[in-house]
Amino acid sequence: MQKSPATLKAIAEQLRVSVSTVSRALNDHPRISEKTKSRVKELAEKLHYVPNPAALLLKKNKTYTIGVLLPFLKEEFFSLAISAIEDTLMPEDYHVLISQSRDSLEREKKMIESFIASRVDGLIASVSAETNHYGHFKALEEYGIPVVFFDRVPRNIKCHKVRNSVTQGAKEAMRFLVNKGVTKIGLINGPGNLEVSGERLNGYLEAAMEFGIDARQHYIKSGNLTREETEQCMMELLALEDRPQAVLTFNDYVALYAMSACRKAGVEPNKDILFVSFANLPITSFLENPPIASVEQFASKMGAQAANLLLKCLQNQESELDYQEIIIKTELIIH
Amino acid sequence: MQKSPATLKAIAEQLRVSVSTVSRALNDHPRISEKTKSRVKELAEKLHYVPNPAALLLKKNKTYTIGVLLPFLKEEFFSLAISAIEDTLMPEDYHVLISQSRDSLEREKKMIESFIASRVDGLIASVSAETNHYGHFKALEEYGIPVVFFDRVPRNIKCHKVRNSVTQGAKEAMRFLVNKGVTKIGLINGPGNLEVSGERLNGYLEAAMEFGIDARQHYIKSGNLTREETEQCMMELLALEDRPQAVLTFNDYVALYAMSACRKAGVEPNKDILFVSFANLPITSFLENPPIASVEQFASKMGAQAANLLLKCLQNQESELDYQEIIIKTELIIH
DNA sequence: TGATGATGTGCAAAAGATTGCACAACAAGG
DNA sequence: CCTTGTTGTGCAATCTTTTGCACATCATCA
Repeated sequence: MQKSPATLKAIAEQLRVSVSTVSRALNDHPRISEKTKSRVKELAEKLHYVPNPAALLLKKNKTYTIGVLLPFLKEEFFSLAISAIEDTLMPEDYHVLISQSRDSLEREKKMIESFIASRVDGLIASVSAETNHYGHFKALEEYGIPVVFFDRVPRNIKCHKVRNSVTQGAKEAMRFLVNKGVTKIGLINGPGNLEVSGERLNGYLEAAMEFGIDARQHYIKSGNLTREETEQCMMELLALEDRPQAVLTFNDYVALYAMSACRKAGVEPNKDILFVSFANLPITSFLENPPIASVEQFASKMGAQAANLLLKCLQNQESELDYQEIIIKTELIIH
Repeated sequence: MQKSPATLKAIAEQLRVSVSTVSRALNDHPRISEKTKSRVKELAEKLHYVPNPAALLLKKNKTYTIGVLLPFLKEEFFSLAISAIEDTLMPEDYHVLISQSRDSLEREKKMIESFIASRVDGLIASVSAETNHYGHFKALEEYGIPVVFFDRVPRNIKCHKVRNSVTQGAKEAMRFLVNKGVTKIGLINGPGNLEVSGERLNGYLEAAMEFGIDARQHYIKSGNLTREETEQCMMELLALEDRPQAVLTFNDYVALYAMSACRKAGVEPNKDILFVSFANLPITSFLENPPIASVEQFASKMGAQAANLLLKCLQNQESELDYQEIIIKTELIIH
């Protein structure tokens, strides 16, 4: 009853030729006659022949599987990126294996072991909020598995990166607020080990310098991106005597958490205190009072670029050495 | 430079024993001496030996990979379910291959072909909004690949299902509204080919009957779950002379779309017109005026149950015949 | 001492696809 | 007629792991 998938052998027997002839026919080997080729291809089509991935892995050492490792699937930024990654890799006949680190370093390590066990051909990753060293990623490279980081890329490490012009974006956001006459601006940033946090901070500080507003130390908060810590940060900002008039947040989710903390404290977000965030996720369009502006990060574009870069790595292994860095320009979207 | 993963052969050579001895030692074969076993296991550990999945597939005809097919990753309901599926399957050493149908039947078919090509051991699926026949799923069963449907399960088809007591939930939602004194209640439902749409409608109609309110035909709308059609449905409801006082929506996203349509029309949602939705996703907690109630569907629990059912199918193939149906009780959450 | 049983290990085949090499058939040229 | 070249196909090894069978060693018992 239970059909098993067609094999070269099955085709060969039906056609009374050898397995090698079938293999060569399907691969358009020049030494196979046109007549044989068409007979083979026809039957293969009819039987829905698909090469057994096990055999391919054994012979070619390729699984045609790409791992994607990211913090949270439920964050729209990442699910948008994944869709773009899928759309880029699927036409090239790659499968996509997705795993969530849930911002835990331990899980991230486990997932990488699992990727090695399943012999992925390459990895696209956005590191967890806890990640402060990268030895587990190095292990992949030792096995010749190329890794492309996107968005949350490692600090001070030579690797393939696809990232945003975050510093630039932060500065623009600040300029926007300053132009509105706001001078007291808070920052709820992500953890310091992320390069993207450092860049936001740089943009914030550079802008403060350039626009002559003072970036007081107590305006700058940094959390681990969870709801709890973010609300805590926001509470601290609200408790200040010279409470900021606006807050720049690490991303839209942090903005949502912070805004809900405001409401709990009886402060109306985007009226009493303005928010500008990063990411510009569709989700914010459902809010009555969304952040007044957001630095668009083009999640889809980042995902697509990361996937394309990985494809390049897989095609010519020479280029594994000179690491590429692709920077996607952000854009301030005013709501 | 480029290490390749350790093989049985490599271990065997270093230990000057045969490959079969190594294999048996790692599998705790009784005929292998304890001394040999510990020598082998030690070295295997040291070399980070992991069996080559290709060889396992060839010998055992198993990939230890489970496919998950669902409409949209970006919908929190599904990403919550996926996390639960991962948490259930990973301890059993299964990998999870995720694909999105994006509510397109054509994509759904393609993804299933791809799952067959990669020889998944089983599939967990939630069908697309367009799906009105199930031949492509039947193909999986012909290859002996068990399928468990969750949430959006097929209509009138014998199969493994994990679903909610949706009819019950819809009735409770209606009771809640009627108790508030609301009698004119609209319904923005999903497409008719989904069983879950039929159940919502049944609940709506049964409640109308039971509570003696008239369920006028023009209060009942059914869309394809996209933003566009949903807004269209809402517009039609708003345009009615005897405009409904409340609307029951297929899920939270439909509620968000409908509510935004209201605002565009100058109608304040949950003040001028009340909303009750399905799913109760965390996302709604960020709204200032969320739907006044939501039928909690317990996405995580559904995912976990679906994964467990699939595991059972994989363990004893006898039970493939008697299809199971697991019903998760919904719960009305008042916001 | 030769038979029996227990214990530990190795050989070889099997799964599916690819590929270098060998071989057969045939035509053309000397 | 024999050589050379071309064309089409098959054989066999290879990748890694598992497993039935065979074999060797040693102890035990009649």
